[in-house]
Amino acid sequence: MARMDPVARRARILEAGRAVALRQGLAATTVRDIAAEMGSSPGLVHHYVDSMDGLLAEVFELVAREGLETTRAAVASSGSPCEALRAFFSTSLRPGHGTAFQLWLDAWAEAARRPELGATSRRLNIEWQSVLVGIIEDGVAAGEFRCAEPESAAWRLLSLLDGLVLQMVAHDISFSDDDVMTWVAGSAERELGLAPGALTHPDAVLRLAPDRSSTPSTSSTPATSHTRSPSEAAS
Amino acid sequence: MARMDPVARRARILEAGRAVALRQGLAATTVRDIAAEMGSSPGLVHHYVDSMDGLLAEVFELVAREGLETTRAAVASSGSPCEALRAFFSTSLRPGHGTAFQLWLDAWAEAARRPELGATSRRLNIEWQSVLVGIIEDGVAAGEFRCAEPESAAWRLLSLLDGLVLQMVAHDISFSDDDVMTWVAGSAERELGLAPGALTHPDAVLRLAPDRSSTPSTSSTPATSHTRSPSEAAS
DNA sequence: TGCTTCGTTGAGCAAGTGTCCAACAAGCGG
DNA sequence: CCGCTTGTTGGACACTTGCTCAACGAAGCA
Repeated sequence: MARMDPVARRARILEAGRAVALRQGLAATTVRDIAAEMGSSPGLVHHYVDSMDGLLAEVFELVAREGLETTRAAVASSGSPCEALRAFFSTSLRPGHGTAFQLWLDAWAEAARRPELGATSRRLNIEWQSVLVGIIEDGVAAGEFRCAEPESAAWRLLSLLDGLVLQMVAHDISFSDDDVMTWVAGSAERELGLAPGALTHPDAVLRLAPDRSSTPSTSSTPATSHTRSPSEAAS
Repeated sequence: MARMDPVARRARILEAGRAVALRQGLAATTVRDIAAEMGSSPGLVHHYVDSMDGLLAEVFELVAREGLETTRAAVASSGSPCEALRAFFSTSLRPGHGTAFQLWLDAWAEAARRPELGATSRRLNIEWQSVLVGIIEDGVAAGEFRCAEPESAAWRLLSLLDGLVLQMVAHDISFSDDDVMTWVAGSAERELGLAPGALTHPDAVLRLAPDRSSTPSTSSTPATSHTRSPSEAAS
């Protein structure tokens, strides 16, 4: 292979690792696979990387951070806390997330056996939760959400989301991305004192509603419903 | 090693596999480890087992079914749907569940690469959800729960539980078994139209409350609360 | 042109993996 | 006592893994 600038070569290795990991899973990624992916030799990979554990941790971080930044960007460009919440959930469920989610499954399982991967997984997981905490706190400050404990509420919503996606990816359970979106949004409405449908109502366009910030919806008087409305999603 | 009856030997192999898998995880379990665990040779294992995939699937089923039957028994001996729900959640969170939960993590991750293990994981997962569906339907029939879609409600509750336990086991996140119990019970109350505290109120002893069936609590008029009460759990 | 630097090679090592199988021996009917 | 069935052995095979390292050769400079 052609001689390369060290930093470019290192990036190339991670990129190749990304491709291999997305194709066959993090736990089944080998040094030789990565070398073959970029048409090079195993020795070269180890010239830039100390251990397989560290390499897998870096590859995982590359993929996971990509998703995290996508979500962060969508959240940041949202006009309201409700819109930010929707953006958080919908970017977490975008098509193609399934193959990336396999990396999370591998990271969770391997965390007990690969220290660096475990530490990276833990760190990114907390970053992800922090984004959600930020949205909730913004919403509470704006008077749109009611939540006594944003930290634990974020863990509950994130865990529900992870658990549902897990069912779709690991087993191929009979519900869809849309179902998951509806259910998580519904849980968020109850968790944050929103009116049912505030996050799922069809009149709110999923992503872009530039004139929405001027009409802070109905959040001021959420004292209407008591039990969960069955919602209109057919499972 | 001493000669053994084939069915006893087979059981012994699975028992040894169980011990190894609980110690070092399903994905790190090898034929030689299992043979060494029972003081025997690798060849013997393969004399009773077709492939490693099948062996891991059987070991996983052994452990998972053990937990499932514990939960089933606790649910069956409950006097009311509410008590059954509490039993379902508390048996899913009993001490030592953490090491068994690692097997679930491994099964979910390996499901994509080991067909038999994947099929077993899927099957047991659905059995677990069925138990929950049964509880909900019983509660609805008894007029204690209100739930339009028991199937999807069970998936939501189970996913929340899995997601939260996952955070505790894979990462060592800062909430406890008690927090998870409180949160999942609270979610179940909202999901099933119960009054806040119906599942977590301290006057209900966690497991055994034999005189509770005569007083069907307050579930007949659940039209009181609208937003989530902050609950008393300090995260 | 020669020399140094350094990214790159790929064979090779030691330690694994699942799997197979010829040999062994314990129990048992004769 | 023998011979047969059959559970058991453990070495061996083919393969994969992470990792090393002496050798190579392209680029840059004098």
